[in-house]
Amino acid sequence: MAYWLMKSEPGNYSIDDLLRDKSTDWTGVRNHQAKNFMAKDMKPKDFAIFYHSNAEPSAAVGVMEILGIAKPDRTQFDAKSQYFEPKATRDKPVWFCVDVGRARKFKSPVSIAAMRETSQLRGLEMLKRGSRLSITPLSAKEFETLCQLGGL
DNA sequence: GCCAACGTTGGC
DNA sequence: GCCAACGTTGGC
Repeated sequence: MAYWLMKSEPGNYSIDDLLRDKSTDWTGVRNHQAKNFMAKDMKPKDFAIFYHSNAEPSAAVGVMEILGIAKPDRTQFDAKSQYFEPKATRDKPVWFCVDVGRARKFKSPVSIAAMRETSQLRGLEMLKRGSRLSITPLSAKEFETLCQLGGL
C-alpha cells in the first residue's frame, strides 16, 4: 500500500467537484515523472491526499482512493483540449491517468503554512524549494500526520 | 548532446 | 502580478 499527494487547482477541479462526481479520471498531467507515478507505481487501494494548489490558501483538503490501474488519458486525443497531444495515437498513447474516488474532505484544510510548521512533514517532497511535481509519494507517517491535522 | 530561449508552475 | 525554479524545445 502506497500513499500519494496529488495537486489540483480548485478552479480547475476541486475536492467538492470530486465529492459531487463520486469518482473522476485524473487527466491533464503533462509531466513524465508524475505520469510514471500513475502508470507504474500506483495501485488500486492506494490512498492520496487531495491538495489545492494556487488556492487561497493552498492546502491539503482531503483524502481519496486510487480506484484502478492507469489508462490512457482521453484528453490527449481531443484536438480541442488544452491537453491535446499531437504525438499520441490510440495504439501508442503518451499520457496516462488513474481513476480516483471515495473522497473524504478534511474537517479543516491543512494549509501549506501549517504543513511547513509541522516537524513530521519536514521531508515532504512538495515543500522542497522549487518542487513543482503535481504528484509525489508520501510515507505512511506523512499521510497519517496530514489526516490527523485535517481532523480525519 | 549541448545549451539558450522560452514556457509553465505555483507560492507569495 | 511577480518571479524563482524547473522542464521542454530546437538550432547547431
